[in-house]
Amino acid sequence: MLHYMLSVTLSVTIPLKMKTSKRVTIKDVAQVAGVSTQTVSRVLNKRPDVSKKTRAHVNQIITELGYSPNVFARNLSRGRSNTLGVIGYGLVYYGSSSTLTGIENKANELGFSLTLSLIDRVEPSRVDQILYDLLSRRVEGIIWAVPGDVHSFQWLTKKFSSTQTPHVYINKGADSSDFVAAIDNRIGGKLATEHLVQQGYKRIGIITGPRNWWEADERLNGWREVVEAAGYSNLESLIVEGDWEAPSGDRGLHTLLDRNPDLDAVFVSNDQMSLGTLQAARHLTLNVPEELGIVGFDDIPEAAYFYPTLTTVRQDTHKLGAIAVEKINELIQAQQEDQVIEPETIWLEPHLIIRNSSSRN
Amino acid sequence: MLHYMLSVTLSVTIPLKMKTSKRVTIKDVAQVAGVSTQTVSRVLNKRPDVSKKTRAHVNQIITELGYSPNVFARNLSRGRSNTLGVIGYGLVYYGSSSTLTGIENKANELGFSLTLSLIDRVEPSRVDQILYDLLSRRVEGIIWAVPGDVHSFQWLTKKFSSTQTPHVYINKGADSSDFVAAIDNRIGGKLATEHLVQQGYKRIGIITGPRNWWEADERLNGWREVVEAAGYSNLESLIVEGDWEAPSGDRGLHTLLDRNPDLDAVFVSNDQMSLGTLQAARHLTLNVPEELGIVGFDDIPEAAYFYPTLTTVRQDTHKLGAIAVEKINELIQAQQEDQVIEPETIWLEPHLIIRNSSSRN
DNA sequence: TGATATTTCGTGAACGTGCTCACAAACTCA
DNA sequence: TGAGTTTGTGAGCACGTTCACGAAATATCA
Repeated sequence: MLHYMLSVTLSVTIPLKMKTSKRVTIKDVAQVAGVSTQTVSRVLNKRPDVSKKTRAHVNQIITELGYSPNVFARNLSRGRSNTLGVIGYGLVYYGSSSTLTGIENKANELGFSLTLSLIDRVEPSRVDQILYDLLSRRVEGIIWAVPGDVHSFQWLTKKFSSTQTPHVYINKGADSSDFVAAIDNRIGGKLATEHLVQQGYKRIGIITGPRNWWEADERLNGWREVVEAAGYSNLESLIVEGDWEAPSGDRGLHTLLDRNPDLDAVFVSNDQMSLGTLQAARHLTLNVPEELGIVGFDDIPEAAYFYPTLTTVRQDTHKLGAIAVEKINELIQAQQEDQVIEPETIWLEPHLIIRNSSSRN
Repeated sequence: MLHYMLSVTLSVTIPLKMKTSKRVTIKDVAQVAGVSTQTVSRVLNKRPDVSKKTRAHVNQIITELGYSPNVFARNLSRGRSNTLGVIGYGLVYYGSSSTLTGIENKANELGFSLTLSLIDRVEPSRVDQILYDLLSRRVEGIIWAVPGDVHSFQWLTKKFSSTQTPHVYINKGADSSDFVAAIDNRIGGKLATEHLVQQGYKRIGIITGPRNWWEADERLNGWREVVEAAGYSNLESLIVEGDWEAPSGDRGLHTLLDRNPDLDAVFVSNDQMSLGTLQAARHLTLNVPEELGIVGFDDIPEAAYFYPTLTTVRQDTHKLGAIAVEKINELIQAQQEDQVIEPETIWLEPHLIIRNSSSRN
């Protein structure tokens, strides 16, 4: 079939030039089907003014020739790309990849394609390059899903606003001038810490994520609110910075105990680090939860199988991604109709999953 | 600056039509810079025949106007897309997402963009749709990174071969007619099981992944080789099928013990399930590793923090992705030069990471 | 200094592929 | 037969690239 098509193309266009013989174009289809390109176009775009018979015939020729319309030509003439740009942070963390999945699913549902760029840190030149690339691809919207440095956002905002492309941030602080979809990490930290207080733990430390991450900072704020209300003194001695990885949860517990011999609970800012903390507790022969209460954050699927099973804060990162895409879609629609939408921050509330690592009774 | 540009465009082209005023084209840049589009094009493509002075000037105008060339137009005229299509399986498993990261990194390094499509199962109509989409995007190569059903490959091969697009499979069985990059899962299973034998375990069971996954099947084959050589009888009673998730590792151990009261070790086909198996052992008050040896597969970062720490088989999935991209790149190059490369399967050998869950001494 | 060589830049046109528009022609069917 | 439906024609557009050619500017060297 393909062979047939090739010969047709050749005889009509450039009999001697082999190079261009490859691709099947709409003209080839039209010719073989014995109709005009206009009609083929109508069929491709599922427009009503084509009789069933010709439609079927054209469709058959299309599959026979293995034709697929060139998106470049299409986008060029249509003036839109149907593509969303996503700038994301690795796939190593459960939260990140789950958010990406949410984005992908929703984008797919709404008929958008995705261009994904991954970065491991917010470096201006790299971001510039990515942005340039995305704009070259005429993405209709951009989702910034890179967690991290709070301070970089200001700079970033400037970058973005020079673009007329709609954009949504995921998990950055509320901002009256931007669209943000975020998990309320402060509430999450509060839930975790309050739970520990309710369970009767008296001196609750925290192992944070990297302090320049917004998420980490907010979880810390949530913890701080609760322990301050509980009248804790010398708060700083109860705070240890981790790096999201298990080893830092291990080290973190040691540091905390050195500084606070009376420590009897820790809010660990993610589940991976909690795993490290659990191991440290075992090495120190500290019983969890009797002698040490632990609450994590994320609720990765494995958390229910830690030993002991881990009380943790569940966040719906999948939904977070979906919401960001929905918002982008709204923005694109609005832009086409020359409407203006007020910036807003959409908050998702996490909730507590209680398991064994924190229940004294 | 942008404002300035807009007025220029408007006055030159269509003073009344507001819609098209948006985009900056190469012509706008040329006009503002006072040079020809040809020169701008030369600057954009970093060609040598432009003086430093004009080059700098043009570049400045470009940034001032916030111009970025339309990739659609560019690809259309260049006849290539510089894009690779990746069909992948979710991001939930450590192996999958790590492979994807490897693909992204290498693609980026070689100057390719990525179009990523995720599927959760191999369903013909969905695959058709994705393939159609990828071909429409004129991807220059396709990487099939969906683990799973061995039987679907035959059908898939036919699909792919009707395309002239180079393609590489990740982790399917060797096949004399296709390009494959794969981890030698059989060797991995062998390593794990041999280790258990060496440690003196006498009756070693296996919890497999879904049996229709190639990886799962191969790991099973590796196990089988070893236990057959060791003269085991009634092999089937030692095999339990899991689903990669922790709960199935839990259930699996119970089933195995019911059928084999003398069971003293298990090769669990991934680390998540191992976690479940560890929990089951605790519930049964079976000491690991003294009474029950356990070896996992994957070496996820958390494995070193399980209790006890998990002996497991490490596979370099990141490298796997990189290799697939390199191969695709070769194929694309070859195709352009009308060369033919012989199909081959590239094997990566996993290796054993020994920790506490398996060492009796 | 003048002449030759080299570098730099412009012109105009055609191309790649599909879309849209305006209009006309050919059908259907009641 | 008139109204409606289906299809074709041709042109222009979206935007950057490439080609062939020539002109202008600059550099090099005797």
